[in-house]
Amino acid sequence: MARPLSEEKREAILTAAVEQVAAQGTGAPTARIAKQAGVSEGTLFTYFPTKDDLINQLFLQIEAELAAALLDGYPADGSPQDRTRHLWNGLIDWGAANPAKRKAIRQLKVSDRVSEDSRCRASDLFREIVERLDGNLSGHASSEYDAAYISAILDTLAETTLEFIMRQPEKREHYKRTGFDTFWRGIAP
Amino acid sequence: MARPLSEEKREAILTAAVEQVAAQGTGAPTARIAKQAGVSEGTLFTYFPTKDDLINQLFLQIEAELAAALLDGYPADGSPQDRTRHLWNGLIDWGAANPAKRKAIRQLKVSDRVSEDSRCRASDLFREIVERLDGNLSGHASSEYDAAYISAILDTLAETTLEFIMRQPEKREHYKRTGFDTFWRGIAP
Amino acid sequence: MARPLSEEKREAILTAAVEQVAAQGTGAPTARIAKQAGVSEGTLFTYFPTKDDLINQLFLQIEAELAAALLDGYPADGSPQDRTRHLWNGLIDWGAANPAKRKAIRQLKVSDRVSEDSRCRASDLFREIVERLDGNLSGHASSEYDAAYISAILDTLAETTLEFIMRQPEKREHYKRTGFDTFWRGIAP
Amino acid sequence: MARPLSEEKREAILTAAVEQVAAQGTGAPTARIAKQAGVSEGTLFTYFPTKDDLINQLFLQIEAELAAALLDGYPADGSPQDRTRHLWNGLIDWGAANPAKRKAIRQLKVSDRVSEDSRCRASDLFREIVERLDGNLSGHASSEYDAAYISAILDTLAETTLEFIMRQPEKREHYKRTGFDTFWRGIAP
DNA sequence: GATGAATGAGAATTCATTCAT
DNA sequence: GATGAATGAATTCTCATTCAT
Repeated sequence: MARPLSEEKREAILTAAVEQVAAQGTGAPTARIAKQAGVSEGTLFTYFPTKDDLINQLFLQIEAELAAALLDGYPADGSPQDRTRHLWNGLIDWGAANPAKRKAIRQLKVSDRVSEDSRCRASDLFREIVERLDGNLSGHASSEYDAAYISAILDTLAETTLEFIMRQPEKREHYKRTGFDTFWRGIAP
Repeated sequence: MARPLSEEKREAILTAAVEQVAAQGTGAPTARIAKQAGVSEGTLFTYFPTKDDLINQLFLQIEAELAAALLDGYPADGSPQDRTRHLWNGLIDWGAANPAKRKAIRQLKVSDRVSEDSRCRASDLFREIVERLDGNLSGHASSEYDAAYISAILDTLAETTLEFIMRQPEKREHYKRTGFDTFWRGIAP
Repeated sequence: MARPLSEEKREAILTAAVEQVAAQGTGAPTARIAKQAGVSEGTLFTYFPTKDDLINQLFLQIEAELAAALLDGYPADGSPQDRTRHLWNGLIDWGAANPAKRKAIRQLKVSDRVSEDSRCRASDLFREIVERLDGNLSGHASSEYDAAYISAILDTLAETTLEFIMRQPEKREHYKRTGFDTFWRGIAP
Repeated sequence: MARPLSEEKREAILTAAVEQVAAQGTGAPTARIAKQAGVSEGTLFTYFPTKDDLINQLFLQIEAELAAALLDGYPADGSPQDRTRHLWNGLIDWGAANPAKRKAIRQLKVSDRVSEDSRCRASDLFREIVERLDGNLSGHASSEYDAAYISAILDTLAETTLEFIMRQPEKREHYKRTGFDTFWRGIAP
């Protein structure tokens, strides 16, 4: 019986890919990713048949991790603002804790190596979150907004806020609070 | 005294680069850019000594064009909101009119081929705009905000809004208005 | 554990490089060298990371081979003249037997792709020979000579003599003898 | 009536070629030679239709200059040794005074861009010198030598001697004398 | 399954030469 | 004649992928 694929190696490769893609974009050579993962160039291709597969799985894995982080500890019975702030805090805290993944995702989002299919799957991963967000805001937000737009605004404000936090970590709480307030006020009628 | 360098060809190369970089990122081959520009591979290198030069000049040219577009027709004696809305409209209208340039800029902003120096120069190009924006908002925005953060928010909201406009062009005015309102309400105390 | 680097291939590449460099100088294309060696262009670069590495290793390998040839069978207990003549014969015989290597070395010695470091290493390879030569001649040569100059003379006379031998192989023994006599008489007081 | 070719420009190109070929070998780009000569890239090709022409004319011009230098002030009525020493001194003094030309010639002699025809013409330029040298030595040199071999030895010893002089200019007279003595004693019966 | 050497299709540049000005 | 932009073939080197070990 053949040796089974090792989940450990798969993770090592994806972890290495995060850093290489964060640093160099999707042009990062597979050889370098393999080296940093501590596996041989050939082994990488037994876990990911092509570089595009690696790139797409990397994208999906990071998106899934972020989605899970946002839902983790979600205060189902908090106030709408509390629940919304929980998502906001999730975006900020996960982003601040995972700068390489954030940078990698930025690269992946503009890369033509990430397929349309992968983008749809990533969207699906956030479907539940978008729905909860929409529910939270039904009594607060202006009726001008659709769910997709409002969640895109939350996301992009968090991304921008994170950039300022990374540059001035001592102002983390300031930007975190101000960013959320901007959102909360912004969407009100 | 020989053929002079042709501004026309330079522009053709940059125009081709916009499209190729928009589609494939900064990994787009110089050969393909040259071909699309209708010049030989060698000619590309008489106008831009290295690919990095081409990439950086492309970045700066697009940024300069956008900055100019924002200031064009700026209503110096309008109300603060009018003046701010002018900048917002500039971002939306230029972005909607120049989708390839917008996509290229997104690629360029995450590419390590764009030097720190180029990023500083680009920042300089927007210095005046950031200052005007800051001035406009002194009576309206919460004192929590610094000029850089507030202009980053304007920019990122415009970017997100443009994505929705591109996907649903019939809702252009709706998103354009809603996006600005989000900003204007969001930054108020 | 994968294919090991093949010494055979390395040698094939160096052998091909000898001939191409002999014929065209260090400007010989790596593609041509690879082709003659019967390996792909890519393979050449797994054995020699850059063309300069190939050139420098080629230089050192030929020099090492020549140095070894000169010491091979060295008559440690022969007379000074016998020992000196052994070195002379080594230069002539190795050169006559390896015309491509001789030509390649001539190219390499004037090429700026051979680093100062490689030249020093090559010098080291001949240090022992120069010392032996100097010892042999202490009772014979004029005190005007330093060891470096005297060995340079031996070398250059051998090189010149080889040219005549290659053009008129039937006079090999004549030139070989005459060349050595020129040296032996020339350095005497 | 068309402007005539300017001898001045031709010389400037050849002078620039000397230095570039000395420094980089015959691979030196024509563009760089033209630039150093203060003419345009195109102009170089109105004076020398191809790079090979330039290379070959460069070779012949330097060889002609050296041959002329050797005959200059030749003491037709001196003793054989004096006349021979005059040639020797010519080689040494011209070489010491023209290091770039010497280096260029070394490159040219091993380049396959110098045609067989050019090599023959160069040989012709030295025919008279070889004959004079041969005549000078008829009463001194061993009958083992042919004229070509003996002049090759004189030349190669001078070349080697020059290398030592260039590295230790303060020992110029020492090496100049010792080198000639080596030759003179060496060829005696 | 793991390894890393082998491969060859590109990639960015360079350069001799041509030719419009 | 002088200029230098235009050209495209050639050059060195990279890299995703395959496959012998």
